[in-house]
Amino acid sequence: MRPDLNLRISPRTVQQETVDKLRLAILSGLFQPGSRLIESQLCTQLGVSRPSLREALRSLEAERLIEIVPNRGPAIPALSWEEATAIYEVRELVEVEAAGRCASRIPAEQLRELEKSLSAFEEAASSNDSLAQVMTAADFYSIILANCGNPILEEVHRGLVARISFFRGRSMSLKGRAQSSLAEMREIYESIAAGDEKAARKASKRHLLKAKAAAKISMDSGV
Amino acid sequence: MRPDLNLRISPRTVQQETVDKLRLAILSGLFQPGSRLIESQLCTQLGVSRPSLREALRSLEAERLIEIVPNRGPAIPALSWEEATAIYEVRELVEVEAAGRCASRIPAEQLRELEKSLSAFEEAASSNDSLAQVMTAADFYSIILANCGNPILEEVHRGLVARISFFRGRSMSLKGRAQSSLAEMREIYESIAAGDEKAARKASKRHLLKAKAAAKISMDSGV
DNA sequence: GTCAACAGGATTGTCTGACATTCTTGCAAT
DNA sequence: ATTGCAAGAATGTCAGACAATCCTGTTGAC
Repeated sequence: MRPDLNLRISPRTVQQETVDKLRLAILSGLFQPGSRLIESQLCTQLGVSRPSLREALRSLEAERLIEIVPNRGPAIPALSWEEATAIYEVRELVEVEAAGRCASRIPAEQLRELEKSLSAFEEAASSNDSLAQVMTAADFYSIILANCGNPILEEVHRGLVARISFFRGRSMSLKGRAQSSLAEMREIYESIAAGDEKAARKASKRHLLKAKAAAKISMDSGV
Repeated sequence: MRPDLNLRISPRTVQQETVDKLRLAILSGLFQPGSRLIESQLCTQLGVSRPSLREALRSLEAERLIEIVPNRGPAIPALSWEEATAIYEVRELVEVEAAGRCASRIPAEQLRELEKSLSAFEEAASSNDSLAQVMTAADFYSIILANCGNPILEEVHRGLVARISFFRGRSMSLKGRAQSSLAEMREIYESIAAGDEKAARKASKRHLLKAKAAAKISMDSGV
């Protein structure tokens, strides 16, 4: 009897791919906030039928990446600064906790991954590619959240970050923001590497406060 | 120019009602964990077509109230104790924060509502109606979360609590649990009424730890 | 008797097409 | 310029269909 390797590769359905494509499109800022999404257009663009598309839209609605108003259809929500602030606050709560937990339990091999992702961000930070900056920074957090020992914390964090992804690109392109971000992230990394839970929390908190401030500035100046 | 009264009463669609009915059915424990949901059955029971039902299911899937495995369809997830623990931990993080914030900002009128809901729980606690106990206790938390000044915190909390609703009924029916729960909740109330943020956090934390312990006991003994 | 292959039924994934309801927009009339 | 209306566009919902996949009970082989 061969060991029951639970390798049942769950077949990717059209549904999942549709959701993924749409999510990616939204997160990468393809649609303007407030703009409406037309079902028939999306159907032809994505090559799926309307029922399938609507299933995908419901998933994204539950993730709060789109809003569906009855009889008006799906649209990209325009985040107010108040909502964004509320999200940043909860994100701080979650991320600080995760950083602290991570400091006392990350395995050595994952720590190396964290260092790598920090290097990747360093490289991106010295360029002007703000998309690369956002992506590599997201990698950095992901590793921390993945090693905090609590998958729910990770899940909640992912949901929150997705909803403010719109700001992140803008704030990262503020002059000097990437460099100071790098310094803050390095602090977080050093604390985690040292296994210093308290320091990790502090560093994480500092970083979040600055990121929030940068987001506010970029919002006030832009649009 | 008259003030823009945003009174557009959004019409309730069949979709929303379907989701609500299903969610209620799940939360009230109508389905056994692990049991599968048959689309065609649900369609006839709810009186909706399959495309509509599937939209509703996607919403619930995103809320993690059901799982949809490709080619196997929707099912009620069977929560492992590890997952439940993870959820309780994040819930503690969120609820403690909310209680603390609430203590320093709840308006007098809402405080009275909180007191009322505490009385309601007191009455339920002295009965043997564990459903009423769970419901009134949920009211109590809801008021706290609604007055913590951060709607996102409230949203996250609701999502977490929904996922462990299965345990709550069971643990509340443990002998003596309702009464000690009452004492803990009264402590929380007193702290909030006194505007003592620190005490509110502590009381909330104590309550959560005990609730978690009760859930564990009921899980080990039950099933 | 136990285990493996198989056939049939059940269920899901997805599509097409349709129609009533509701929103939007442009035009006409005052 | 504002109001009212009508045509068009878009959504909400349904019915029905069919292939792909899963589950189950039966048959057959050892």
